[in-house]
Amino acid sequence: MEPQARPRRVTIVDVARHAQVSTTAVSKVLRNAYGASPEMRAKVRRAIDELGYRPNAGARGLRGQTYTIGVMLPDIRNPFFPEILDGVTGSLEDTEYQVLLGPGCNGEKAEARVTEAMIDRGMDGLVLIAPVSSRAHLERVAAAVPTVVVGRHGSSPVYDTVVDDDVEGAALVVAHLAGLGHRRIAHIEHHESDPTRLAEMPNARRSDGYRQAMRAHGLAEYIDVVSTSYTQEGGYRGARELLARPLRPTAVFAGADIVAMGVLEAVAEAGLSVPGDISVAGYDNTTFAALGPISLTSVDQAGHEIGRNAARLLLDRIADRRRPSAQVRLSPTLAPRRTTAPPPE
Amino acid sequence: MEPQARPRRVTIVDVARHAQVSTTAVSKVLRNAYGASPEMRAKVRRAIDELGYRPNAGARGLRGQTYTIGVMLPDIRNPFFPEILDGVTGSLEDTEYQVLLGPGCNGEKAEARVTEAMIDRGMDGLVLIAPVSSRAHLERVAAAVPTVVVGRHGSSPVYDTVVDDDVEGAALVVAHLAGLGHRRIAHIEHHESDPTRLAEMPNARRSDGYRQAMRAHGLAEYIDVVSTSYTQEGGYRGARELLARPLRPTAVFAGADIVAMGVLEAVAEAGLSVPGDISVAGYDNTTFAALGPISLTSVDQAGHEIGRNAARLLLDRIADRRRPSAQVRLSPTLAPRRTTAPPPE
DNA sequence: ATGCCAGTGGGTAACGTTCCCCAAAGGTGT
DNA sequence: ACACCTTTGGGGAACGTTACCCACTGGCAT
Repeated sequence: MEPQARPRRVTIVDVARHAQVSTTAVSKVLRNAYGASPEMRAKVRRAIDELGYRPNAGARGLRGQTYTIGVMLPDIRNPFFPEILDGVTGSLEDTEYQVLLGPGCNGEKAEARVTEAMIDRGMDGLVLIAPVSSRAHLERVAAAVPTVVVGRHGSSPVYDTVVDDDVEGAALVVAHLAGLGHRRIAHIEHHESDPTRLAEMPNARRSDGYRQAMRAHGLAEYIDVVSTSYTQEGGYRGARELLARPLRPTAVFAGADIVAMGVLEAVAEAGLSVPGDISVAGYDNTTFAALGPISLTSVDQAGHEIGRNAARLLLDRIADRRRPSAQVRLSPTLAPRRTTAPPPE
Repeated sequence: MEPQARPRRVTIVDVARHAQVSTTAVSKVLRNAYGASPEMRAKVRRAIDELGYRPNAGARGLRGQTYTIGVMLPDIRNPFFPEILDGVTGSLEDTEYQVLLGPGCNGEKAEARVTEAMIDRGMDGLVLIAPVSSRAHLERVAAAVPTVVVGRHGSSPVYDTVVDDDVEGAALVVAHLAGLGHRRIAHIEHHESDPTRLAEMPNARRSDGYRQAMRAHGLAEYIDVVSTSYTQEGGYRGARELLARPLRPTAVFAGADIVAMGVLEAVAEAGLSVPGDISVAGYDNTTFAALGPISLTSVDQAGHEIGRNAARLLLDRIADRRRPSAQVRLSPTLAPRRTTAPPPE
């Protein structure tokens, strides 16, 4: 096999000629469109198989659809997103649609680049997972192509949303820890200043949910929030600060699993044991939370279900662009593991 | 903002009219093609900005390129692949090319679906990361579109390859453990029966490398390989088997980090300590290997560098499809952490 | 003057598909 | 006999872009 100019690809015209019908007829068969007899369909399908024909998506897109769904996720490294993705692809694998992902993009600029690239490529629908872009940008995207926004609170008439109830998730953690007997339950949040994000981003909701739940459990006076970032390092810094308190917390609710990793590190460094001296809980139930040596108590968001819903909403909207927008809210569950236990004494 | 039919998108014709030039001229400017004066370029670019024009990739693909590079990776969950991906996107971000990923696909069938979808969408080049498909399939893909195969040994005249030297990586681990004083160093490999894969897949090479290195260190008699799979559960099963040996190993070289997780779990369950009773090393230096509570000794493959090379080779080949194929081999390094130490006594 | 060339700009036919029509054939009800 | 449907098939014009060509202009050497 030599690296040389390949033969021309089989086109719809070749199929038509081979089956002795018109290209229009082939097109109808391809799209399961009205106006082709069963015999015609059989004949065309045979020709397609014999020639190994595959339609050119770009050319299709010029007139109709590209049968491509774009998924944008902020960070492939975050082990929570693959769950959602599986839900999306799983729902789509028996359809003609193909899912393509944008490369991980952090920041508004990268998001804009990816969303624009997807629109330029004529994608039929977009799933945006936990986007940080401004509402205006999201609405601009949604105006150009059917869009479902996942993991972001707040609704818009032009796009559908699927979110997990972060307030409830935070409440689950607080209830679990309070139930074990903890009172001094601290929280490490992701610092947020932008007002839109403060209202719409999951991290802000978790923080709110923590406060609400603490009050509901009569623990208002023990509310203690450290504001860093959803990174391992943020967890480490946050934990150091908490451990330096005159009366240190007996439990730490980290806003994300990766934050909990940093907390575990800081706690070990301080010579304290988990959960003997201090309990730690995360959020997202990422793959590594379940790893034996870690075994982190976490909140499970049912990513698969989120993805399934996103796919369903997207197909609905592709079918009818002017139906009113929908919001789906799912409930998280708690995955208790070995990092939480009753407080010392 | 109402959910209604959007306005027609700005096309090259609109730009041409607005700039009072021909569409050909606009096209030349877009492609930086020969035959447009500086003034023409300036005028056209102004019109493009004023109208917010963006070229339609599908239409471009019909005649020329789509400026899209497809990356296929077997599993988004494996935290090693994002490194490679970053290398690819990093090299491409100052070009006009946009990277799109296939959804994680395990198995030949899923790989075939994704590669075909990418070809159907007129992608200009493909990066296939650790594909499991038959050589014949890879060559068929490469015949249709410029292709770089990453993380698979064995070369082909029709595609370029970038691999990390897995034999060397295994040798690094054995040397490290032997240097610490270990003799009974066992290995957990991924079971492989297909002859092509036995020759080309990295896991088989690691296994080979382990044996070679053991012999080179005069430890031939201690060679001990358990054949399971590159999963956490495979590591668990493999470790259970090793721990049941009359003379159990003092060190376990797991063929992948995720395998090492299973090993750690089994070791903890057996009431043994790491690295006190037994040392454990992984492979890939995935993100969680570095997590504080785990701190796993592992082999780092310089994924970023792999990705950069793949992108470079791909652009080269897009520029000249008939140049001879190239093979790039990179060397891994060891990342020693807290799971390895001298053996007991 | 003439021929030639480089530089500049545009006209036009693809590329592969779908969508909007229209035509022919056959059936049904008067 | 007629008008009127329904079913089946195809012709041809888009869709947005680029590749291939040709035409014009000036400058320069003959």
